[in-house]
Amino acid sequence: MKSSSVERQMGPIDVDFMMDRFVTACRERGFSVTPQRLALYRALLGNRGHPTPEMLFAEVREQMPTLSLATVYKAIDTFKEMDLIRELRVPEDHRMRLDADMRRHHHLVCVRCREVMDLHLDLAGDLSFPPDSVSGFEVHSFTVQLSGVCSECKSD
Amino acid sequence: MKSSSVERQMGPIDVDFMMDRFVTACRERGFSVTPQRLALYRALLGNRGHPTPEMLFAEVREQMPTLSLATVYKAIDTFKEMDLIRELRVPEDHRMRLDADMRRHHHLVCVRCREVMDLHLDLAGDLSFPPDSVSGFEVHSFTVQLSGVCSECKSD
DNA sequence: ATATGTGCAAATTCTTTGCGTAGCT
DNA sequence: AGCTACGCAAAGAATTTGCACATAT
Repeated sequence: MKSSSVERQMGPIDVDFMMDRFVTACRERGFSVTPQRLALYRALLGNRGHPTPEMLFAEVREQMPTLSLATVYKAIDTFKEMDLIRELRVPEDHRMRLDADMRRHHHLVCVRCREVMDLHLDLAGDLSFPPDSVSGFEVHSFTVQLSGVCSECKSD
Repeated sequence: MKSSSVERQMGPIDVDFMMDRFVTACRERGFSVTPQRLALYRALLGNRGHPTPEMLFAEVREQMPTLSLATVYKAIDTFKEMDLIRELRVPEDHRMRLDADMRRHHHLVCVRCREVMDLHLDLAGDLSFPPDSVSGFEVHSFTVQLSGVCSECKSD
């Protein structure tokens, strides 16, 4: 499996540390720590791509054959509510995509293969949006979505 | 109807001029100029929001009661192929949204009411992505998606 | 023991497709 | 006339929901 992450001065996520935080966060907010949720969240952390629910389901199901797709969708809702993951939508493909990397980063979307890659460059780090700059809109976060052709597709 | 466009030093689109260009573009590329397409494209130009296909359908259907939703989807495909509109997806709402403003601009998405507003500030004008800065990815275009709370929802 | 979560299957919602007829060029 | 587009209805894909049983706290 190819890596779909373009990294610059940004290390990988420490999975064990994050799993501990996950368990703590669940306990604090009254969510049960189930094997399904553990496996799903761990898979999301490990997967540096941006899997669809279906892909996540397929991956985790290998070690947990009784897992159901509905559980995946429900776990996703829980994770979003806990602010552990973000949902992603790109114009090129209407399926939900998941991103467990909560650090600010941007997305490269290949218009040919529709793959979504991370861009951890801090190019936009200095873009700030003072509340009044956008007529009363209170900006919580932002992402830059870049469209183009990835290196793999270019060489085809 | 409230305007959902945050304008800065950017005028509105000249609808008549754009309609002329539309007809020309259709002729040049061998697409028929039908009343449906004319009405749909005109509605998209006039609508400064970011309607879903369903909303566009409802709007145009008032003057054209025989219009069908399938025609709307097919026209959308045609318009995209002609590079006259862009499709938009935001994490807050999985429906397709349409944007007939092809000038570079950005999007404010209210996490409460899910409305998408235009931001015509050139904040990111100086963000340049030299081809090699993103390891072989060839950047065609980009948009900044801002999440937050709009002024209307803030006052509730 | 009780509340919460899981798995299954059915239901929704959004979008696409096939096909016969109508309209544009 | 010939090709393209339209409208209808049916199909398909993605996501959500309801409910009975199982599991976590």
